[in-house]
Amino acid sequence: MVGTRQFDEDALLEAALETFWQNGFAATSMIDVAEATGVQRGSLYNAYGDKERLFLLAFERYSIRFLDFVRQALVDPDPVVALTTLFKGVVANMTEGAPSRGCLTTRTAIELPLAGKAIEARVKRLIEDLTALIREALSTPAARRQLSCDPAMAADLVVTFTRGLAVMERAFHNPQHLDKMSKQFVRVLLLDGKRGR
Amino acid sequence: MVGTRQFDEDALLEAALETFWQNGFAATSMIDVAEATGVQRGSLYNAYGDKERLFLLAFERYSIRFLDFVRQALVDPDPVVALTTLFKGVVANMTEGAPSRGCLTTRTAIELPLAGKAIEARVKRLIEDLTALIREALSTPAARRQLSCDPAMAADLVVTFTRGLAVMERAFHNPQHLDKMSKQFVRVLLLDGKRGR
DNA sequence: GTCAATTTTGACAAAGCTGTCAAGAATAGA
DNA sequence: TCTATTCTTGACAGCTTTGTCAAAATTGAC
Repeated sequence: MVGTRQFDEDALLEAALETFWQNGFAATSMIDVAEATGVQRGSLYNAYGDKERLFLLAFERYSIRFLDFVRQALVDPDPVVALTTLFKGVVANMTEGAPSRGCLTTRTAIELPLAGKAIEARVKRLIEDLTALIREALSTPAARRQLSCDPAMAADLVVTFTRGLAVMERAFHNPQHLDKMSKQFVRVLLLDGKRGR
Repeated sequence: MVGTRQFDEDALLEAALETFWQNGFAATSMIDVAEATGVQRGSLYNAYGDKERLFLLAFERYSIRFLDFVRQALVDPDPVVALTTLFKGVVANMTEGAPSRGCLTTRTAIELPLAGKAIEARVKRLIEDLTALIREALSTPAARRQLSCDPAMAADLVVTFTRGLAVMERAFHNPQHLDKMSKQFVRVLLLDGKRGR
């Protein structure tokens, strides 16, 4: 290899992800990314071709990291504990930063028709993967016993509700309220022995 | 009054609303609005000053219409019927059009930090008004008896879940699935006599 | 019919964006 | 040390956008 890349690709994608996360795909310009990373715009185009390709690479890191967290959160065999941990993490994920950065999945999903086919496919896949993980975690006998519906539907409800939380975060910036709603949602979804008596 | 306005303001705001609804605030240009309405860009600036003011007027119509529908949907004293009607309407609202236009509230909420203070305040108010209507409807004795939590929290959950539906609509364009999830959500939120035995 | 206020029109300036490109700089390998 | 390849740099073209403005057109009121 002659003419070695001058920048640290790992750091670049990290900074790019942060920028896209803060502003969304459409509202982030290559100038923004260049400033955030310290890498010239021309170099970015040389290395990645266009904004979409760069976004997809950043989103890839985000996806892997997010799903890793979800897997970890769902290890507890008690579905109430598992879902509570999951929601706590999801809320933390979207309320971190100042100003809070929100949820990149949700933001990108909303931008979807205009963001292009490749990004659409990637976002869909992330949501599907997320749903699959939750469905799996809710498919244990212990979980089935407490669930008020079948695991697949329950997983869909959880995913949909987390997307709703992301929207409410944008409007009201109130992590406590998001946590409170999450707790209640889990309680409603899982009849945890306190109901049905 | 001398020099009368040449265009029908009612029709203009209607077309502007449709355009903003289809593309969102940021992605809609004044050129788009001009083309959709047949009114020259200069006239729009003369009449409304800037894009934000025009958007707020269009959003105002949208808000009034949406809340009117919600009020109507919630008249039924049976909370299950009321919420089912509400969800059916909300899903229809976001899946209409080709391509489907999605939910303007949700889209605008996601764009929020960048859309400006005035729009932020307006969107917040709409969500609060929506929440208040649902809370009221769920505060009847009949509803309280079936609810698995207090009416205020239940209303928050409903609103948040509808926002989640809007996000899922963008990603998967599947009205049937949205309806199915809505039904299950209502069933879970309201122990309708079939649970707890 | 005339006038004065208002709207319409089309051009304009200023800014921001994406993507391209040629010239210069850097470097691994011979 | 030399060279071929790759990366970097800064300028550029082309496009889109917002908002402004002066001149022309319109029209209600007198």
